[in-house]
Amino acid sequence: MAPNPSPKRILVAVAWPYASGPRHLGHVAGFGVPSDIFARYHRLRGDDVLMVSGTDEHGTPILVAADNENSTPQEIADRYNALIGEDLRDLGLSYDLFTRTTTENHYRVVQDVFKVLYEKGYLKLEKAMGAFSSVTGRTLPDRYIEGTCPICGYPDARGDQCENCGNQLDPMDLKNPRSRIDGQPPVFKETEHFFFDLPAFREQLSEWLRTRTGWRPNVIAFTRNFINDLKPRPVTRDLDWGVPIPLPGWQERDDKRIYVWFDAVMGYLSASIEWAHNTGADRSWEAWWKDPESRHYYFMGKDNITFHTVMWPAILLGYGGLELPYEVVASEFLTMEGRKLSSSRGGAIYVNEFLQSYDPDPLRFFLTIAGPETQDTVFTWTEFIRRNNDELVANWGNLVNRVLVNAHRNFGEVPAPGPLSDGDQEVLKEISNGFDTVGGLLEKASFQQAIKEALRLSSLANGYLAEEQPWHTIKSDRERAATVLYVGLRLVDALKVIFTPFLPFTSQRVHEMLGHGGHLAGPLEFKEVVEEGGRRHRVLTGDYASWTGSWEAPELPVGQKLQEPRPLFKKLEEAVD
RNA sequence: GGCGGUGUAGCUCAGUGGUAGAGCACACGACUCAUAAUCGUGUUGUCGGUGGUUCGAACCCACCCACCGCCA
Repeated sequence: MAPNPSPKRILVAVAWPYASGPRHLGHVAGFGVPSDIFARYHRLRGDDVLMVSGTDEHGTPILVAADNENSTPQEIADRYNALIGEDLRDLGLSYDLFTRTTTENHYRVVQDVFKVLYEKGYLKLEKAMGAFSSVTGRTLPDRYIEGTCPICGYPDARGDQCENCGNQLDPMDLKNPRSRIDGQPPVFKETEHFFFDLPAFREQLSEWLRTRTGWRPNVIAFTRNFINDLKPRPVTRDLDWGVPIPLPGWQERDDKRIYVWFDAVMGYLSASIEWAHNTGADRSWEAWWKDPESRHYYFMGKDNITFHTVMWPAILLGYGGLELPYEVVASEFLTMEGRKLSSSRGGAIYVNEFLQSYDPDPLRFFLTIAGPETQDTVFTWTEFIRRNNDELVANWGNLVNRVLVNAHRNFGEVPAPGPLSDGDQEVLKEISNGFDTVGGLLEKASFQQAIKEALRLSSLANGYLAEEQPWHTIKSDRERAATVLYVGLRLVDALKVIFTPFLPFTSQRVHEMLGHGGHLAGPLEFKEVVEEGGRRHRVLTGDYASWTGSWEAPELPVGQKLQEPRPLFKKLEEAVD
C-alpha cells in the first residue's frame, strides 16, 4: 500500500440482499458495484477500509418461500446465502466481511441493542389489531391480504392499497378478504407489539441532517419530508422466524420475534463486530464505530433510503456512543425496457445467469457507466453489447493491446527510452493528473463521471500513439520508437491503476502482462467461521492488506520482461432484445 | 389518495439561472501497429405541455400530461 500520511478510517456499509431468491442485475447495480468501486479506491489510497454486508434472512417472504417449497426457512436462507455469496465473489465485490443475519453474533448484538433501547424507554408495548393466517397462525403483512376493494369494487385489491383505484386501504375493510399465500380468509385479532419511539428523535435527526453536506439531493429531500411525519414503528411481529425478544416472559415465546427491518439494519454493526472477532482483534471494530473521525458510507437502492437516514440513525442515537452515517449514497433503479427489474414480475436477469455468459468486468463497466446513479436507467442487451464493443474494447482494450503488441514484438521488455520530448512529458503528466481528477470524482461517489474521465484519458493515450506512430518510426528511428513505446507502457501502467476500482480482474491481467508480480487486485475467498455456540457459517472476505497497488503512477523498470499480450476483453456478437 | 422520481439530439444518458452537452450512430479526412479497433473535423434538438417569476429558465414556482417507485 502507498504510504498515506493520514489514512482515513472508512466504513463501507452495503445494503443486505434478501435471501429469498437469487439476486438480479438491478440489485448489484444499485449497491454492489458502486460500493466496491468506492472501497477499492480507498484501499488503493491507503485508507483503512472496512466493508461489510451479508444476507438478510428473516421475515415473512422467506417463510412463504419455505412453505411453498415444503422446506424450512433456514434451508431457504442457507441456499440463497450460498448462491448470493458466489455471485458477489464472481463479481469481485471486495467485502472485508460478507456474512448473514442468522449468526449467534448477530442475535447477540441485536438483542443487546433491543435491551438498551428498552431500558432507556424507547421501546413501548402497545396493543394493535393484526391479521393472522387461519392456517399457520402467523402474522399476515397487509400486502399478503387481498379482497374486494370497499371503494371501487375491484376484486383483487391488496390489503395496503387498491391497485385499481389507488386508494390506501386497511385490510380489515376489504370485502371477502383472503390470504394471498393460501387463499383462506385471515383472522383479525388484537395483538401486542413493541413500538420504537421514532418521534422522540425528531429534533436530533433534523439537527444531524442539517450537518450533512454533499448528499445526493433526492436523499436529503426524501429524508426531510419523512422526518416531518414520524410515527412510532413496530419492531416485533407475530412470527416464529427471527431474533427472539430478549426480555423476561418474551424470550421463550415462539410466536413473537423481532421485526426483520429492525434486526437487518443492525447488521452493519454486528458484521463489524464479527469481522473484528474473526480477525482475532475483538475490539478493533471500535476504531470505526466509536471514533468521530471515521466516516461511514452507506450504499443502497432508493427504496431503502429512510431505513438508513432515519430508522438506523435513530437506533444509533438511542443506543448512544456510536457513529452515525457520514454519507448515504442511494442509487435509483435499473429497469428493463422501462420497467423495474423485479424478480416477482419476471423479466429479471440473474447475476449468476449473466456471469455464465459474460465476464464480470464488462458487466461492472456497464453498470458503472450506464447504471442508475442519478436516475432510473434502462438495461438492454443491445446497449450492453454496444458499450462493451464500442467503448470498453475499442478504447481501453485496444490501447492496452496495441501498446503491448508493439512493445512485445519489437523489444520483448520495457525498452530504454531516449530523451523525452515535450509531448512525451505532457501526455505522461496528463495521465498522472488523472489520479487527482478521477480520485476526486470517486470520493464524491460520482462513479459515472469518474469512469468517463478515465476513458477520456485512455482516448488521449490513443491519440498520442496515433500522433507518434511508433510502428512507423521503428523502421527509421529505433530509439524514438523505443521512447514512444516506453511512454505508452507507462501510460497503460498508470491507467491500469485508475481502472482498477472499476475493472479489477482485467487490471490485474494488465499488471501481469506488463511483467509486474503480486496482486494489484487479488482473489476473494470464502472462509468457514465456527462460533462459540457451535454454529458454522461461511463468509466472503479477502486478504486486502497483501494487495500491492497504490493510487499513483507505478514504477516501471526498464528491461522488465513483458508477457505475450492477449486481448483483455471479448468483442461480443450483436444481440437482438 | 399521500410522498418522491423521471420526461434533454436517431439511441443511452450528463447538465440546477447567463449564447444547448457527451458517448454511440451518421458524414468527410488521416492512419493502417491494434479484437476493421484508432485519431481529427463536422451535422443533429421549439430541453413533455401550459402559465408565471426574472434583464435572462432545460434549470425556480403553479397547474397539466405520460411513465415509474415508496407508503411501515
